[in-house]
Amino acid sequence: MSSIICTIDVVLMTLKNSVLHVALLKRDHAPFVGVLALPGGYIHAEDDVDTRDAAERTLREKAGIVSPYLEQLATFSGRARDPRGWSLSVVYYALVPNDVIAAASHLEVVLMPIDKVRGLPFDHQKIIETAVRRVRDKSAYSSLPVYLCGELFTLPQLQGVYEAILGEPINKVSFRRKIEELDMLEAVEGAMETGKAHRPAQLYRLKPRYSQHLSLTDRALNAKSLTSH
Amino acid sequence: MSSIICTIDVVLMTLKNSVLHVALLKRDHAPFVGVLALPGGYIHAEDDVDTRDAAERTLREKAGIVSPYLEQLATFSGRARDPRGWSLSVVYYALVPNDVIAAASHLEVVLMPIDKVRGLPFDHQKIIETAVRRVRDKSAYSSLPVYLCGELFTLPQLQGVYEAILGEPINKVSFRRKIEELDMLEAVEGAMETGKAHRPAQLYRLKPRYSQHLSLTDRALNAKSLTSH
DNA sequence: AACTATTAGTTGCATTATTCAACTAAGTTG
DNA sequence: CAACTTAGTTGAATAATGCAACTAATAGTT
Repeated sequence: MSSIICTIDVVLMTLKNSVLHVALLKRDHAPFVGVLALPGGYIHAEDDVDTRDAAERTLREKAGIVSPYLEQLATFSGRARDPRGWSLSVVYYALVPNDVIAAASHLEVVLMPIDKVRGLPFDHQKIIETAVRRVRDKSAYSSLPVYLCGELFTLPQLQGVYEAILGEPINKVSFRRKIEELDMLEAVEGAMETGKAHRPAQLYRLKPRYSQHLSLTDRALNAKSLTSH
Repeated sequence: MSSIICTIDVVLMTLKNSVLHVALLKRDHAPFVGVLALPGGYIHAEDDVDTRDAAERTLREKAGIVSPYLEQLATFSGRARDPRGWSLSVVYYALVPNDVIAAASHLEVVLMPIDKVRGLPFDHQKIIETAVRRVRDKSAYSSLPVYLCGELFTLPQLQGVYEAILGEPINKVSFRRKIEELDMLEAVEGAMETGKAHRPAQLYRLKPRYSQHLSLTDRALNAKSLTSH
C-alpha cells in the first residue's frame, strides 16, 4: 500500500556579501551520489517526533547547525520528482547568520548564491525558488530578516539586510519607523559598534520572546512589488 | 522502512449566513468510524499524480465538488496524531460558494460554523484553526474571498464577504479603492441585481485570468490586526 | 403621479501615513 | 582641531486612507 518515499529537505539560507545564499551538500546516497543538493533525507519514524524534528536532526547531522529560525515551507510530491518512484518531501526553510555556517562547517557545506543555482537533482531548483519567494514576501512585512543577523547588530546593518533581500533601497526614516512598530528589538545598554571612523551606531538584539517567532505589520515596508500569484 | 501513513485532508470552507463554515463528513473507515472529520484519505500512489491531485480526487469523490480555489495549507505529521502510528497528512484548503456545496450535496456533507467545531478526531481541530487563520490573513491583502461568491456578485455583496471573514466593518470607499487596485473584476455589461426595493447594484465577475490565481496588494485592507505569530 | 424608504455609488475634505531633504551628533584620521 | 564619514533626528511635502454628506435608482405606498 504505502510505497511512498517520505523525505524531508531543508533550504538553509544565509546572507554573504549582501547576497542570499543557499547551503548545498554533496549527496552521499543514491540516486545522484556526489551531486550537490539540498540537505535532506528519509523521515525516521522511529526517532523523529514529527517532520520538524526530522528537519532539525538533518540540519544538525548534515550541517552541524541549530537554526534560530525554522519554518515549514511546503510539501513537494509526485510520481515524477524522484527516479525511485512516487515520493513526497516535506520541506523546511531556515535562516542563519553567515558566521554560524562558517563556524559549524566541519562538513562540506557549499554556499551558492541563489541566482547561480543550477543543475540540482530532483525538483530542488523549484523548491529553492519557492523558498526564496517566501523569504522575500515575508520580509516585506515581518521581522524575518533579523535571523540573518548575528546576536547583536546595528540598525544600519539590519537595514542593509532588508535591502539585500528585498532588492531595493529603503528609506531610512520609514525603515526605522517600521522597526519601532514591530517592537521586537531592544537596545543593548551602552553597547556601541566600534572601529569605524564615524559616529558609532547603537547595538540591538532581538527581544527574547521573539526567538523563533515573527513580529508582523499589516503594511509592507515597500510599495513596489504588486505580484500576481 | 517506510511505515509512514501518508494521507491528504481537505479543509473545505464556505460562507453561510455570513459565517465561515467548514465541511465535515462521517468517516467510513476505522479509526473513528462514523465520527465527523475532514474529508481525506490515503494518497493513491498508483492513481494520483501528486498530492494536489489526491486532494482534488478526494473533493470529487467525497463531496462531489470541483473547487475553483485549492491551495496547499501545510503538512501535519508525527507519532501522536493517528492511533495507527506515525502518520503524515498533506492538507489543502478550498473555498467554494455555499450553493456549490448545496447543489453537490447528494452526499452527507455537514457544514459546521468554524466557532462550533469541537470533538474532531486526529488533529483536525488544529488543522482547521490553521486554515481559518490562513484564510483571514490572506483575505486582508488579496482577492481570496471572491471564491466564496458565486459567478456573479455585486460590490456590496463582496464587501459583506470580506467583512464576514475579517470580522469587522470596512469603509465603503476604501474597499472599492482596494478592489479597483486589485484589478481582478470586470463589470458585466448592463447586468444589474434585481428584485430589491432600492437602487440596483452592478454585477461583476472575476476576470478569467484570475481563476485559481490571487491578486495581491502590499497594503492590507484594514489597519487593525497587528498579530504576533 | 407624487412621495417615502432604502441601498448604490460618488465627491470633497479631514486625518493619518509615508517619503524626502536637510539637519545635528559623534566617532576616527591626518 | 579640522576634515570626513556615517548615525540618528526633525520638519515640511506628498500620498494614502477614512468620514460624512451628497446624488442616483429602484420598489412600495398614498
